[in-house]
Amino acid sequence: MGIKVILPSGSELVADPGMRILDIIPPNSGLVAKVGDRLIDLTSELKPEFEEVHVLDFNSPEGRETYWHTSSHIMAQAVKRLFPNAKLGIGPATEEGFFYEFDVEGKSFSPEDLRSIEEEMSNIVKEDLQIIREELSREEAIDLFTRLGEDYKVELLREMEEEIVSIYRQGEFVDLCRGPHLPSTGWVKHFKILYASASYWKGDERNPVMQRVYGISFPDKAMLEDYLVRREEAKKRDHRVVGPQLELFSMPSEIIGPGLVIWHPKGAMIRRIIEEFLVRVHLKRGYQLVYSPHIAYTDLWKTSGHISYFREYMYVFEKDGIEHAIKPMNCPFHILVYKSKRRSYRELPLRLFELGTVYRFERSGVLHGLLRARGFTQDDAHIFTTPEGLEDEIFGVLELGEYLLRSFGFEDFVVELSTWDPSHPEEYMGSEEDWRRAEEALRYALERKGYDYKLMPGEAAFYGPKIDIKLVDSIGREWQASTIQLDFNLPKRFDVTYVDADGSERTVVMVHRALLGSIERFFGILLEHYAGNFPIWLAPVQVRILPVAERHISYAEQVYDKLTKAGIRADLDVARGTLSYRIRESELSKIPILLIVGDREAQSEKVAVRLKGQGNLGSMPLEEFIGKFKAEFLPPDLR
RNA sequence: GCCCCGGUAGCUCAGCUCGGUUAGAGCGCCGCCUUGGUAAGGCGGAGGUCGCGGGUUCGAAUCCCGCCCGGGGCUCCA
Repeated sequence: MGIKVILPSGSELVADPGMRILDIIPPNSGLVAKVGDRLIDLTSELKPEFEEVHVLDFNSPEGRETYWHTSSHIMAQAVKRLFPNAKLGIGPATEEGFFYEFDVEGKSFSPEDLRSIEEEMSNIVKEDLQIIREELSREEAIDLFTRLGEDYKVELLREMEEEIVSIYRQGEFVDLCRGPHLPSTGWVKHFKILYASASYWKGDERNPVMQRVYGISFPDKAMLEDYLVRREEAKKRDHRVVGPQLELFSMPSEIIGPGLVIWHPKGAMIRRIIEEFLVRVHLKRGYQLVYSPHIAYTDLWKTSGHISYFREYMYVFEKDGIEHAIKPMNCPFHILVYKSKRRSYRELPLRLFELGTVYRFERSGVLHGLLRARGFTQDDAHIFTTPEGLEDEIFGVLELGEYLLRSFGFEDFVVELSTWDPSHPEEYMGSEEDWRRAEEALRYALERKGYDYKLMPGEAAFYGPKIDIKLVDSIGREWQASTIQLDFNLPKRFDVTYVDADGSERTVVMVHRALLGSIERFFGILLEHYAGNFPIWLAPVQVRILPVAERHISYAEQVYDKLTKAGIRADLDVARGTLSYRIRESELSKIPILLIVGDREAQSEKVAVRLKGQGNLGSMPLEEFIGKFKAEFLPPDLR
């Protein structure tokens, strides 16, 4: 009775038990095999109980993981050869690549160290060492790793519950590892060590510091080069570099403090356009605009309960003997708007929107340009609804969120639904019934919207379940954008109620939602997404007029006036230096449209149009030009 | 916050290992010449508390200590 072996190509083989998978599949046709949910080495033998074996290659997540995992072992082996005293920590595959961490007794790896590690890895690959799996009892393994002086491995073993564990050997190197792995070290073809950094054993800052070395590997040289190019591309787009270069913003942290942003005129213009767009769209969707102060008595956040676990993130100070705090969030104020009078069910849902600037004293190590700042502005809204209205509200929020993100040019999203962990109800606010109904409402809304979503059990906040939406940018990176959170906590703490149709007083259901998240952060993402080439409706200068020579300035001024009257953001070049030079300068400042005017244009009331990235479109009458781009000059909701 | 690395002109960087004239370069900026037709015309000039404070030394950008700020991680998160 043969066992079916399915190759990545889809073709099938039939083989007898006892044979090694590696020996029956064509060379280079896969990296690892899967039986049911279990991954096994290609060097494993087919067992009679196997029904189907799927062979997976680098195109599958499991194939890549195996490839990278073996790469990390090769790196660890290289490090052990060069630094015999290094103690092994853990060395997994990551989403993109792999790392291995080592305790090297306070040493850190220099760039030269990394180069020699990379060279030694090449040697190990050339040696093409067989990678052999062995199983042994936990006690034997503890014995083995104690003898090897691998204290961290021993610690891991002591924490494990399994009585039988596996180790993998390649040459002189041995590692505690579940596997699976590639058949031999020669299978790893093209790799690169990327960087080294410090981390803590098990990520806990009370534990010893480990040196983590990160790397990447691919079966194909072109893939490695591609990856490195993409990495370079991401680096080139770094908003912390591009932003100041384009005079959008700066963060002079040594003068004003870390994590704070100064918006320069061009950045402020873009931000204003984004904010005005947001306000218009929210008003159209039944939100009402509110404002709230930046400071309030700290007691407000005692009532909300934030202070107890948020205090270290808050800026707190004393005036007149009373403790004040700068707001880290807007919700209490919106609740106070709600509570300013008794509310009837007829008024619900009530949707309050604010571009609320908040300050959070984030730990210095997490700050990262606009993407993680200490002062930032949320496109924040709180929706107060009846339980019955919840699903429709969530659906509406999802629709609005998608509309907004698409308007900014994002097409792909990753949706996550975070629910509670029903085995620990005591860790959550609200009854089991509350949670069940709420999670159901979120799920129905997601399904009605037609979203595929990832269920994240146990990822909910203590006060309610949530939906997170991540956007995917133009170079394939995911960014957390929208978050939609239910809150069972605040309505109780602030006693937020409404009078229902039957005259009874009921607790309101409250939804926090931020769709772009933080304007600063979103701006940073947009900047990297477009690499500074904002679409015309967002560009701070939409059109620059370039007179060929000084004698064309007066005609250029006429053009400028007409554009400005048409509501187009234009600027006028002063005609100093060569035209080529000025075109280059304008291109580098990412102005989407250049209008070049010389003798030919001035005589015929035309403009020569040059589009960023597309070059010269030739001359056309000014009116024709304005008509042609009419829609693109405007925000999506005004077209 | 913790670990490692770093901070020299507006920007990118050299000089620092091994202390020793007026600390350099390119880009940008300013001026003059050039009056230009689709990504860099020529010449000249200005511009620096070498992150801040202290120490060692006859002498510190350079060596030592503290602090501030940044980068990469850990953790966290909009």
